[in-house]
Amino acid sequence: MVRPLYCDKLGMRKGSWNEEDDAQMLAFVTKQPTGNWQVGAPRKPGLRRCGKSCRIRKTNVLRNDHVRHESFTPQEEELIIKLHSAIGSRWPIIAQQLPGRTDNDVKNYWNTKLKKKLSAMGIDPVTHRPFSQMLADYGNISGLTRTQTRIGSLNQNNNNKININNNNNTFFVSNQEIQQIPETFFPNFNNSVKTEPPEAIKTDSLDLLTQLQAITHVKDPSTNPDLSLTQFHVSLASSSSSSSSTCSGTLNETTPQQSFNWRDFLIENSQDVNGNVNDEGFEAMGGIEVVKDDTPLMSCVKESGEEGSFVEAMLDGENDMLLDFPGLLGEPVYY
DNA sequence: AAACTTGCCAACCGCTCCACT
DNA sequence: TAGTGGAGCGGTTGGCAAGTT
Repeated sequence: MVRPLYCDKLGMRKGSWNEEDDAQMLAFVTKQPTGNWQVGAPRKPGLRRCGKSCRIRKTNVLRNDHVRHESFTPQEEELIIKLHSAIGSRWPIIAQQLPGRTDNDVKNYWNTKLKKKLSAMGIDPVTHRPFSQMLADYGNISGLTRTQTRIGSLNQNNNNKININNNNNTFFVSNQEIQQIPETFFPNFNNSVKTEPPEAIKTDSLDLLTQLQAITHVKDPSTNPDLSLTQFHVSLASSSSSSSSTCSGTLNETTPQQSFNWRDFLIENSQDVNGNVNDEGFEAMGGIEVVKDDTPLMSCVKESGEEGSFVEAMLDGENDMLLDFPGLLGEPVYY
């Protein structure tokens, strides 16, 4: 079935609106009791805009409460990031929390500024997780198919280690950077973007109640301490001369587990099927340290040895992926 | 001063959902 | 119950203005 192009029927006009268009639209086009937009060439020849175009114009630009055209405030930025972290790109819901802003406003601001800002901070704007952890995730995913050979490879060839924590390395994620950049951008940020939303609201199919809970929490974390997004920091170990290759330290057992997904991640990914500690992921990261209120709760550093560059590690990772999926090496397939 | 780049934002496109028949 | 069409949404595009070279 071939769908008609957007407003491409009956000679409908497209493109920018002028004041005359707005005046005609507001004068002759209203939302009918049925909910439909009664507009179009047969009803108002002078205007020649389709109903959908009118609806978008009215909801995005001519809304009665759409009066704010000044820049987003740091508080608004923070709220958008937190809500996006909690409920994803549900712009209408996010915009409801920002009086005077439309979903299009928020979406545009996110796409043009906030995504770049988060990326510059070393945070993936889609998952709100540090790129460094995503690298570790990749290492774990890649290792699922042939963990033993991967570990062996890593142990035999130190160049395969991703060297993130070396102070001489230019890779953007360092202990200093990841701790300081959020405060540089958002003085009141309290590091929430370093953590994941609680499991209770981290789901692909959030119902309305859950979304409201997420919004309520994000706007006022004190109302629900059990759902805190901001209790922990996860920082990269800064020492490149550490000699331990096993995880050590003490986890605060009084902390609600629900509030700390990083810990779940670290624990889950440090054990093999038999429950034994497997520090491969941490080695790949170059070491991880979990800190709360400047108190180390858990640290994990890698063995000393020859350091490789981040680019080399990425290339080695690509080689690993090609070994896992040999089909990628073949000739292109045309259908 | 002209060409080029960048950022902003309104508008468009295509999809899913849902109400209605 | 299936078909139809409008509403709503997320992602993307394109035009314009400001800034830079």
